[in-house]
Amino acid sequence: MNIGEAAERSGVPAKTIRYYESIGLIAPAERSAGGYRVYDAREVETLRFVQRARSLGFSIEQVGELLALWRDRSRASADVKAMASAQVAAIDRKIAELQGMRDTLEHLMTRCHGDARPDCPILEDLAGAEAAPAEER
Amino acid sequence: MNIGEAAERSGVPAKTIRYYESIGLIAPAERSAGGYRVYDAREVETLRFVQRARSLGFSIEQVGELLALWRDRSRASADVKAMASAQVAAIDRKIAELQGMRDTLEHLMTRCHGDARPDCPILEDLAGAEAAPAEER
DNA sequence: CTTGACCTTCCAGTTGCTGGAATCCCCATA
DNA sequence: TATGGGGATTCCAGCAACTGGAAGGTCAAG
Repeated sequence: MNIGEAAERSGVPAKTIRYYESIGLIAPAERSAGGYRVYDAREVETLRFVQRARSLGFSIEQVGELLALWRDRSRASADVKAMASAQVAAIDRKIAELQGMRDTLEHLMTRCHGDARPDCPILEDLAGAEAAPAEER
Repeated sequence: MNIGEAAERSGVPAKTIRYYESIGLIAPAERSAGGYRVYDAREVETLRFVQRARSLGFSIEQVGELLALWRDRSRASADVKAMASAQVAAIDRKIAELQGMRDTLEHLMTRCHGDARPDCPILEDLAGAEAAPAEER
């Protein structure tokens, strides 16, 4: 099958498949006489693996590691689990960060009238609040 | 004051200040005889505003809008509140997405021994599952 | 044979910086 | 006055992970 069909079946856009190939995440595809990339079911499965791992937030590099583990029949499942666990921790950190932003914004919003008047504690706080661990001078 | 001090006082790195100037987020700074950028307290305040808004997850473009509202003494506080509200919604969407990833990963992890054996449902699921969100099969 | 869908490569742009090179300015000390 | 060091300047490159678009080649149908 051509790249278009592989894209459709795997859920990875054709452009992205070429990109993955160009950076070495996946092996270069076979080519037809006319120079078209040709894929089979196994490669579609790999692409689906990649797409799923990406959708779980793994970086390209991590996906590369997961692919290597996947292909290594002698890998220890603990290695995979460790990666998953680290990824959960990373996601948790991101969630916590976003939660912090969210809470701050909500707090600012409660103090803003939100009407036609110009007074706006949100802007005042953005301007006045300390940015970072700034020293007094 | 020079850019270094402005950076320290605002919490925005000197390089980032130049970058913000180059993309037009902030106005070009005055220059000294020797060509150095010169800042005063008002500009540091602006930088602090930017840095705080960025830390709340607003994009550069949104920060530009917030700056415009900040400088517009006749703005309606409702406009600001609407931006904040939209930002909260955007953050909520991201949190939900991350939560989904997290839950899926956790689920996969519970089914993996995590020992020296190669059997690993995590990899199997990554390969076999449909690209879309994780139905039971 | 032509049309149009699909494929190819390559370059550029996205977001928000950050690192580094080469050069210049400023101030203080020997 | 030379010099040394710590700023500052510009510009170029690159990070992640694609995505869009141009210019052109291929293929199957009509």
